[in-house]
Amino acid sequence: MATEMVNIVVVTEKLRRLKCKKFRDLDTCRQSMMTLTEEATFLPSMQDSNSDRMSSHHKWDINDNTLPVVNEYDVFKEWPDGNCRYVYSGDVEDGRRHVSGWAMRNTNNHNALILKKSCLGVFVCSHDCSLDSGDKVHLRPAICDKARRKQVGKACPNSRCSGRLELMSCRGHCGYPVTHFWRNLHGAIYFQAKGIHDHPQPEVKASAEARRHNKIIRQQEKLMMMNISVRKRLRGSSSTGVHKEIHRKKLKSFDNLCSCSPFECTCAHIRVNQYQSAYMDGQQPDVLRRSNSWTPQIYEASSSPWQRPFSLDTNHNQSGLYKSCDLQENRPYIHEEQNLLSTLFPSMSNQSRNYSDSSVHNSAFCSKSGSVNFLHRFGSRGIPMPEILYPVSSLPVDPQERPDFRSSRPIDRYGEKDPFGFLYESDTDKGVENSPSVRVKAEPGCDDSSTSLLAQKQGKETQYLSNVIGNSLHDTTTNKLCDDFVNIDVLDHSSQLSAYPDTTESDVFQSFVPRFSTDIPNMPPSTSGQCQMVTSSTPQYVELKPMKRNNDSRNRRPSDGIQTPLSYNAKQSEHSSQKQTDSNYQSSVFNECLPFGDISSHSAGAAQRPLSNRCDVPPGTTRPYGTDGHCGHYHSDMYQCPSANCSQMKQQLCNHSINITLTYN
DNA sequence: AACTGCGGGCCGG
DNA sequence: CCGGCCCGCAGTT
Repeated sequence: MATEMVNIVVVTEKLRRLKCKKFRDLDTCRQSMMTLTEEATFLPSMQDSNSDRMSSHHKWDINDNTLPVVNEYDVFKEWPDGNCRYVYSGDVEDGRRHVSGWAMRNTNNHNALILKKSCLGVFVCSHDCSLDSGDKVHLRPAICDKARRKQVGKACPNSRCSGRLELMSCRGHCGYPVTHFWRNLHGAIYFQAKGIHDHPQPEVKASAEARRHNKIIRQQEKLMMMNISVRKRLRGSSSTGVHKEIHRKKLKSFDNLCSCSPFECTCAHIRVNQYQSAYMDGQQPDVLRRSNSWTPQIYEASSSPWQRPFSLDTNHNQSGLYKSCDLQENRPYIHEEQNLLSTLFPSMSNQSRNYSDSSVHNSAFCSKSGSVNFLHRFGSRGIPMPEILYPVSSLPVDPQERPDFRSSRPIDRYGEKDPFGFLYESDTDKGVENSPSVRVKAEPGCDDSSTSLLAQKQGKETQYLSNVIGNSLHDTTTNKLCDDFVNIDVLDHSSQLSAYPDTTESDVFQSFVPRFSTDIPNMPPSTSGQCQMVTSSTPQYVELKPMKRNNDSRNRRPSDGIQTPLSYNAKQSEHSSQKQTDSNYQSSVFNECLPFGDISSHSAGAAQRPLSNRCDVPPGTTRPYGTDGHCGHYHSDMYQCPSANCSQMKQQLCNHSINITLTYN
């Protein structure tokens, strides 16, 4: 029997190898072979030896004529990855809606009984820039083809980056996009995924919607401000104008109730209501808890996201409130909010300032515009931008334990080790799903006393800031700063303020969550070999106008009619005769490898390096993110921890940007 | 406006 | 024949 099973596996692998010959991406082939091997483990007798690679205990195939009736339903997985199967209850709303964290588009499989969806990938910055928070740009592709086309080539949301959005297509299923299958049977919802996503997770859907919503809000506010200025000019300004403006903000904050439908609203007010119901049930809110440590949330480019007006939400709060605006002048205002929050979140009223409570991982703060926002600390580089409320879910991820996506793949095989040997813990074990949770450890020597000392040395603003943050994080029960995670940053950034006299509170808070380590060069190397194959810093640039349909459907990009060259070098040679003003050519030349490599390579001169010095990639490899030794990390500088008690060197990200003038045809 | 599901049609293997 | 993809349509959010 054992011999028979081995033969089956061998034959299966041979078949897969044969099938993968058509793919030049050896890594994909290797991965797909692995996938097939998994599929070959459907034999019950082989379950034990391979069950650790299966993210599902189900053994059926979605195409089977009959599917087994299950007694226990699975908890809904928003970020299914790998070859997995789940059976959801018909009552699961997300299941009924075929929700997925991945941007999945409908695909016709000519089977009305089975809904098939394929992954659209993720939008990334052509310059692979890092935001102030250290996050990478991972925008969610629009499902609608038309809307997605409009996204391509848009300016990078990072205001300091001149890059463009590029669609990083998914080729995680044997070179094809990862596919999801949904089937309703026996009153249950059967789900099957095929393939492993070979790209970062896009921002959550709610974030993309909220971004749209915020854009509208900002436009409306801009119009309103224009009206106000016109009126002022007509009536003349008065000495009490400032107070009036503050009062207007207050009223607006409370009166600005949206009329969105309950499940569609992306504005903060409604979200509070959604969280409220979840908290009142004593549960983690399930809806909209849609982010993870891999998913930085990017928003509209502006000078400072912390300074953007967004004041829909004020009727919620948490004891860790930081009010960077009018804090001392408007204490009663804060109390109003706190009282209101207590009303909305009675279950949270006893958690005052207790950030060590593992059930609450987010904090609230106030933007300068007067809005109060939750800070969902879901990850080292996953610091959300302030306009969006993130529900409580994930713990910060230890930067040392979370591999960079561009060095590996985000395989959510909870309970098993990833290629780096790090154990992913199933969130369902903790009653929290879809949130890799690894606690951030505090660095020794950075305590609150040193923080306050530094604060004294620095300006009033810094001291004020440190006090506010420190108080916010102070655990009254243990008389300690509850969250070392934040404590580190309070120290780091406040101590740096003296060196940057122009730094404002907003700037500090932009850096409120540490930028970590995925940028650290000495990241553990991949042991799987996959990353080495995917390396490539090859620019995956896109044409800015739809191209004609390629007869070779195997080489074309999915769905959007926009092609990515399988081989950069080949493409480049094609463009070698193009003028330097050709945007594609320039982008491809200047972007290549710049985000990676050592610091010196980030200088403007790096763009002038001979082509041969760039990160060459195997033909057919188009992934722009590398993991090899030369191109596998991001901009970073080392600096001495300013704490008197801390002798550690810290990683400081820096944006080495290159201004490139692009001319689009 | 965008999302979602459906289905016709084309293409290549 | 199958799978992947494009496209249009209609209903929904």
